[in-house]
Amino acid sequence: MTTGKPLRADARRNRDALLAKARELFADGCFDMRFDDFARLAGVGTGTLYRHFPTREALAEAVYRSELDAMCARGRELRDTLPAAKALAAFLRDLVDHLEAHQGLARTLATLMAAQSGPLAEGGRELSQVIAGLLAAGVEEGSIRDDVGVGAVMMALQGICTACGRPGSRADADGTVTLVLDGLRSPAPPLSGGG
Amino acid sequence: MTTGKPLRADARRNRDALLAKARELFADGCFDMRFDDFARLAGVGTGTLYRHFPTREALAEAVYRSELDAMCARGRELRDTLPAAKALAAFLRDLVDHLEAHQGLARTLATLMAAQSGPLAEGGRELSQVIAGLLAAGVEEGSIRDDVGVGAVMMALQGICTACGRPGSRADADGTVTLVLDGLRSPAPPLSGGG
DNA sequence: ACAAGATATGGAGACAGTTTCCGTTTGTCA
DNA sequence: TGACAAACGGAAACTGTCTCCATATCTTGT
Repeated sequence: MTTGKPLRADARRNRDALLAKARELFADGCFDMRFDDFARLAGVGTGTLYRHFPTREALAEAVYRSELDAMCARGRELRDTLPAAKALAAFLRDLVDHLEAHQGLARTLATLMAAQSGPLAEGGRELSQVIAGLLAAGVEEGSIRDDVGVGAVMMALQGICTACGRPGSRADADGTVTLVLDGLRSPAPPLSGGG
Repeated sequence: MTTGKPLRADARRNRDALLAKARELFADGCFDMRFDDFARLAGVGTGTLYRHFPTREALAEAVYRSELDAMCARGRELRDTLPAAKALAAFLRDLVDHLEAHQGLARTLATLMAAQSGPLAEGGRELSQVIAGLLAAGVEEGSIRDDVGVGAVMMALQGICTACGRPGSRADADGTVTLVLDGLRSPAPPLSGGG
């Protein structure tokens, strides 16, 4: 999907121009601009914009694709080089750092995780798998409980991504990660017993 | 705000008709219908709809207002009748039950929590205060850590609300609540130490 | 270098949904 | 019952999205 298409020279040029302008705007905090206007700003026609990126989510995904990939790679690296519990903690802390520094990434991730199917969901799934790997390593190591799945962690993560950027969100996000990490430790605690 | 307006008879009738139809549609899972069409379905003009509910969020908020109030009342009751830790657990478990049973409530709550200011944010703040009360009781009781604020719990809750309705979301939501509750217990654990 | 064919462009305009506006209707009060 | 205020309704203006296709640009073979 990513490879296998020899894009024509002008097409590639336009695509790059769109991505470059999108990066610039996202960095400035402009996420909700008119799609038409964005095309004009990037110096291409609306048709061209739509051909390259059918939706604004597709655009955001493309902009943050490399960062997301790097994130996932880092997760796998951590899993292979640290004790599992440490690796998971480091990964989630780093993730929150990145999210707080890059609003656009947080938004994009929130969108990706919300997507249930379609090409968009792919990106979310990748992150989910990395976290699943970290959890599995922890379970094997004996440091992480095995009765709570990745989905639970992803839900908390989705909350973090959604709330990211609000005043005070940094402290709250750290708190949520702390709760998740500590919650993943205990094996059979009294508080959670519901009925 | 809620009181203090002697609404004219026909106005009240229309308002009620709008709310009734909205409840009916929400119950059927129709959340994203055209606002115009909705007015027609309720038997009023578009202008009337907009006068009563300027946005679809305002409508959703009005529809679920009573349920939200009941929820908050229940939270306060639990705080006053159970040991704090139990009260918090019961409250969150109940909340998830309700959210899973009523997609519309989950959506509305997600919206309310996302709203940073304006009349919409009011509803979110109310829930937040109830949870803060439960946490405070637990801290006083000594069963809940005091280094993590309400915001952290609200973030996780927002994730739950956002993801609600997806296949398998029930199990994941339960897992997230478990993580939060267990995470709130431990006082100074090794896993969360970041740097 | 050039022709032929394939590929991509751009922006006008159709479309869909939202929101306003104001002439008309309905309710209230004395 | 009349006078006034409040509310109605839906046509029309507006906003943003997306498609379509005549035109322009690239690529490849000779």
